Amino acid sequence: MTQDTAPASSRRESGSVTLQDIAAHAGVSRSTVSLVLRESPLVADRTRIKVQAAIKELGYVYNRGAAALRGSHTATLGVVVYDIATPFFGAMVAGIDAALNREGYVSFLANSEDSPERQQRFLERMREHRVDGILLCPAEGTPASLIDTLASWSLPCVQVLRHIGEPPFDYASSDFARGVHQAVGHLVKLGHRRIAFLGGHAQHSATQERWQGYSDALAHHDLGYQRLVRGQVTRRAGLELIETLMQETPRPTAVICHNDLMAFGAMLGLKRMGLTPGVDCAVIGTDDVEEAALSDPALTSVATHPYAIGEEAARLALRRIADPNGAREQVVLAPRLQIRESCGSASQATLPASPITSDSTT
Amino acid sequence: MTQDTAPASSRRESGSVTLQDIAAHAGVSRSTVSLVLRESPLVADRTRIKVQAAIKELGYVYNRGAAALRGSHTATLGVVVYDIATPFFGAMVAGIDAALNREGYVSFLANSEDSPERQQRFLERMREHRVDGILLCPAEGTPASLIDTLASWSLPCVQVLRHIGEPPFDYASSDFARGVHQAVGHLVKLGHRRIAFLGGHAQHSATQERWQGYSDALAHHDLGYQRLVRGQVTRRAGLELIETLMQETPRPTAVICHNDLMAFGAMLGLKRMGLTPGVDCAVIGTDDVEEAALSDPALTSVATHPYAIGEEAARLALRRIADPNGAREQVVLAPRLQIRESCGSASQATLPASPITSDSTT
DNA sequence: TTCTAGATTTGGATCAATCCAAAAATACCT
DNA sequence: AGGTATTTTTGGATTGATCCAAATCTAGAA
Repeated sequence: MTQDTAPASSRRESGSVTLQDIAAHAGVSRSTVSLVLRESPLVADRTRIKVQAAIKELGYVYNRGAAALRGSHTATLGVVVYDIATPFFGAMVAGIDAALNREGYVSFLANSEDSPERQQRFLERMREHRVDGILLCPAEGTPASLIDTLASWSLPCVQVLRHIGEPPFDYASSDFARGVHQAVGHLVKLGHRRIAFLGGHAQHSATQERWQGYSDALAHHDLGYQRLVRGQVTRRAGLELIETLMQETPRPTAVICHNDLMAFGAMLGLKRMGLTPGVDCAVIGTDDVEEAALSDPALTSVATHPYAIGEEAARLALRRIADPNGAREQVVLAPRLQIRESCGSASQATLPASPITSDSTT
Repeated sequence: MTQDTAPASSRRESGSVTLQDIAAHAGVSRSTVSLVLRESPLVADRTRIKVQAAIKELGYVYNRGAAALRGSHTATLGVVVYDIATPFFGAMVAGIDAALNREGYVSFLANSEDSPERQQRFLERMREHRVDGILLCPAEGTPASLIDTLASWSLPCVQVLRHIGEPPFDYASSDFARGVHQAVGHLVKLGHRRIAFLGGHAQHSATQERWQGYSDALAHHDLGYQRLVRGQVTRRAGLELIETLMQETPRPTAVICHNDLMAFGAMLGLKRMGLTPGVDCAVIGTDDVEEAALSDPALTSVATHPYAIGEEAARLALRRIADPNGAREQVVLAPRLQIRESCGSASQATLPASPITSDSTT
């Protein structure tokens, strides 16, 4: 009989095998089988073995839906991001996935495309599916009340990257303000005095924290020049914004970008203007996506560790599910400045670029 | 009373409202409410309205888990990809998400990281969750028998991008062979005679189809030079492989890459060697990710439309779920060559690059 | 008014698990 | 052997919806 490789697929059409069937086959009750399945210490070894054999022999498949109906959790989580097509989110979702899988959880994914309506529809669907919790990167324009709504649904929610509503809330992210601060500090050390910031124009905490970090750092280093340009946080916007920026007088000698995509765009823009990134203008990005090390020139970037943020967010969600009334937590990872060629500190001489930044202080 | 904005949240702690409660409130039976919920034409307008009012007033939340237990489907799908961190997959998942959402479906996402074991664990979990179907980009090394296993589980499965097992199967992808063919054709038209291919080293259909397209195209154009280099399909591999390739004699005058990531790496490699992509060596990528238009130089690429593939795959899956025994379908989208500067045909003079490729035919 | 076809509505069984209180089996002490 | 304590096992109720066959209601015809 071939029933080891394909466990008794001949059982019955495909009309699933139930606990009852196993119970009958093993000569015990439904309840006992259930206990074995859930690895309860109540059941005697001899019985456990007998039941496990029956389970294997009949090719039983646990029905999580039925279990969820009677029990209290579904082992599922809803994950909402606003732009899955971005390498940053890809890495973050990979981190979430890895951490959840380890705990036997599985996640629904939705891409809100920054539409609060789509986000809302998805959340309602998640409620109908009785997910145990939500990992939410709130779409732009999400009303702060959403957090209360979720709370009134008694659906645990961990905010990621961006946050809305009033503290305390569960939150996992990177310390964006500190990241910008580090970037400014490094540029100052290299002699820069006119440092611009290419930022997002939206109302997010993630955007505002960077602005804050920027202006605080300028004040801290006593820099008079302050120039914050806003736009989409895309490659194309970086390309376009740098152009206007470099036509101003005085022009900045360095620019820090909201994310790496903008930074790549900015570097491309500089090149199109006949300027050399890292020589005529230093460029620093944020996120340190994989591509940063392999761009031309290699991009100096504030590493925000998306994979780790994903893992932390997932862990936090599981903690909150286990203890819904526990104290809210904020896991804010420290960023790390990854220095490469684009800010002119040319540690590796891979490109024929002059080692020291050209800058002209007032 | 504030019960319009927050629909009667005072109903009962949060011990959910059931069909029974609504039935009682509206003075009808459980069954009738169920019919209203499912928009059955059987129920009279007057009753429908009465019930809908009760639903709204009590703040009822449909319990899909309970429905799935008795009914026949769960309105969920499992999606397995092998590298979500890549922009290509990001776009594809976005397409899947959009198409599914339109039909009220929701999807579990798993990132196999090309591990057949992780993939297997996820699929088993999906079975326990009773998903209606699977969208599978098979991990490298997946045994062909997996398709039969899924069939024996009577779990509809649409393969995406890669395929394993024997036809007929459901499959959504791009015509990779044709894409490479187009690329070769274009290069030949520009005068190239020594065209190399930077490909993946894995055992996928997606890799092999490209090789096939490459050698067929060479034969078709009567080119004697054939050089296929294999490696990982990453930016770094592209960077490294181009280096060895350009040190050979004779060296190719053009190179086609398995995907855009490799192409970006190859262009960077050329630059690091002091060569100019599009002048000293033409480069063509595959996929036409967003970044292709904004690289330096802009990358000529075979557009494979990941978003559209995602949508098609989702649609196909829904069709198969609706009709499990219908004829298997293959949706293979035609790629389109997107011509930009990296192959030297410099249509836009944004860069100070010489317009015509330098090539020396035998 | 009675009958009947057609349109609505309904209660009971069912889906596959978990919970719980009580029963049965076993072990431990005099 | 008898009685208590402890460990295992169990049947019945429960979860919240759907299916289905039968019951009820309505309107039009005779």
